[in-house]
Amino acid sequence: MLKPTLLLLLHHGPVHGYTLLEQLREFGLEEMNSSMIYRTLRDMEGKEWITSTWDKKRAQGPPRRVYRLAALGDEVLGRYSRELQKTREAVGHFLDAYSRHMEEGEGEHH
Amino acid sequence: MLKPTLLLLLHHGPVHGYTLLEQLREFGLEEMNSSMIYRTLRDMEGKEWITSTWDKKRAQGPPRRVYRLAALGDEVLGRYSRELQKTREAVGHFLDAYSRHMEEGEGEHH
DNA sequence: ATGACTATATGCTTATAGTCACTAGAGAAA
DNA sequence: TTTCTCTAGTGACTATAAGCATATAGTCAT
Repeated sequence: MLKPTLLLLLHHGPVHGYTLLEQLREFGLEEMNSSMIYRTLRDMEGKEWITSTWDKKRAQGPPRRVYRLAALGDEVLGRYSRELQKTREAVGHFLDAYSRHMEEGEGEHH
Repeated sequence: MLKPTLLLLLHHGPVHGYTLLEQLREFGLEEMNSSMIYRTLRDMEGKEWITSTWDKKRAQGPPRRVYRLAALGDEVLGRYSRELQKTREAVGHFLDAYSRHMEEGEGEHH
């Protein structure tokens, strides 16, 4: 979920890595630690899904990078969402089969 | 999805590996090739989620193993299903956020 | 100057999933 | 007899995700 979510957040507009880290938390990906985020961003930049520039404005802390979605990343985001729709169906299929089976009084295995 | 699905199929009763392979196809996991199934079964047996015995009855082909769900596997199946409920929610959350954002006339990224 | 907080990043390791190629046994069909 | 089909496996490899520790560097308040 990390890459798709980062791409979706970047679709809203350019942001800093640290901000993404916070937004991921709000989004529900709470266990994410910073090492993963920065590595993934570097990785996605290598694939030209996103671009980054240094933020001119001084703020508290070291120079910050601003990440932007690139055209390719926009496309990949679409692919991810279609892929995740299939995932949702597959998981739903499993879960339905599971509860259907369990409700048939088949709670005990053989 | 492979391990949870195998466990669910085994919850219906003991079966041969080859039968599982076919049932997986019906279940939607069509891309699975035999090497994965047998390796995974061996793996789950090592963890004592399942047990296996040789089928006495002769049939076409080499001796067949019959796999059975063990008590531990039954428990693990329950865990998987709870985990997959969370997965479904997470994916749903992403997909909702995605379509909500795209419908706001925000189709173009910045 | 020190410590707290913000911010970016690398190195090492493990787990998991999956691919591709290959071996091989045994009955059925040609 | 040869070949086909069903059935069970192994070995080597690749990709991806994730976890954990650690380094670095700037700004602000005390």
